[in-house]
Amino acid sequence: MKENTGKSKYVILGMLASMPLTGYTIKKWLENEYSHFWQESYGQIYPTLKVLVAQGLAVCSNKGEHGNGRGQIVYSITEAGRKELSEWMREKPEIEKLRYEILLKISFGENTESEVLIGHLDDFIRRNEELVKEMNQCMEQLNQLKGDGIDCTYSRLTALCGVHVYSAMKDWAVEAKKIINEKGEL
Amino acid sequence: MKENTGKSKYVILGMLASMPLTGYTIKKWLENEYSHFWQESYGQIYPTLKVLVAQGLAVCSNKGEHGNGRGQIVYSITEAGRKELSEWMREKPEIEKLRYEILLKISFGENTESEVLIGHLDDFIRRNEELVKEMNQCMEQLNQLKGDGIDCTYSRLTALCGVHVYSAMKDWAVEAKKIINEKGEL
DNA sequence: GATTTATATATCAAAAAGATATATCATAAT
DNA sequence: ATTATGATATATCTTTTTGATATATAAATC
Repeated sequence: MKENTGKSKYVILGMLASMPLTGYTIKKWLENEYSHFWQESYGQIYPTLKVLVAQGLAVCSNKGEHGNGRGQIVYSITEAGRKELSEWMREKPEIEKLRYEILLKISFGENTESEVLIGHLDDFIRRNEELVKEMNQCMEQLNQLKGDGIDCTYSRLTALCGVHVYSAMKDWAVEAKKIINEKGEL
Repeated sequence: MKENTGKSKYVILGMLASMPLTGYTIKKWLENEYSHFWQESYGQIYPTLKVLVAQGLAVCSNKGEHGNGRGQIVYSITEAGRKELSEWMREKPEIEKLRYEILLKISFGENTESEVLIGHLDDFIRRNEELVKEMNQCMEQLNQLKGDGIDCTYSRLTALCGVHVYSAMKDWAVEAKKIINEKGEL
């Protein structure tokens, strides 16, 4: 069984901390709620769940007929798991490494026509505008829940981050278009 | 020899398009100028350079005594390489997948004390302020070059993106701190 | 009853990251 | 002069991560 020094372990522990989950629901939940700032694949989730159990950080309510198919295996966090999670929470987050293909293409701009770059920027603007809208809707929904007495401060904070970042990306792209057009006019 | 369907191929072609380079200088250049939005490791650069030569997209001025050590191998792009690069430039950039460990820790906020989160946010604010400063300095230097008649529009655009994004991240973190403190006061 | 969709576990190949081994050359310190 | 250090340079190996796919079942739709 591999060592798994990556972050998958803690992501899963963090999710299990709020409720028991199957590998499948972990994946779905990640896709819906975390995908803007984190992603995990089945190839990491299932092996990591086994490691978690082997290390005593989680237990599985193994509903008999496993193997393939629908032998639903529900995982729950243990006290040891909560302790491990809490220790990781204190560790300084690693510096993020981002990969923006659009910036790569912008920096290689000399190798194409400016119309191509403008086209990419237009797509990018549209996408980021949509994301800002999406994040704002998400904020509203969470604010309603807050009105009902349900605390979801931390989810609101991550959505708020989305609003900030996607707006900034959009603003940049609008400015970038202007600058490329000015360059072309010379 | 592996297929290498990833982006490394085009990143290297894009760099070779401006001047001939060794694997080492490609890595250094990436670290200095591209690291904010792209990164490649030696484990990708050296094999990819060989693939590029095998596919006729680059040629190497193989200075004899290779193997280990300092048998400097300089790679240059070919016409076929420029064509391949130009075709890739037209392709729609893939949607970026980001991994922000700080957002993960914020969303798992219930599993630690608010002081821990505030500490992470303070570090994050400091780092992003520095990055904004760095990006602005970079912009200034490039604007001077522009005054000297050297066009570096595309480098300025990527630096400008940094200014926008890092400012947005900093602003978010400041706001997030406030919200977490308010929550704590209840 | 048949077909499709969602649920669910599992694994494999490929891509990417990270670390490290090896060797050389330049330069700074002793 | 010699030695140590650091930058240059290629190369590779392991681990991580991704992406795709195989398998199977339950539920829903037609």
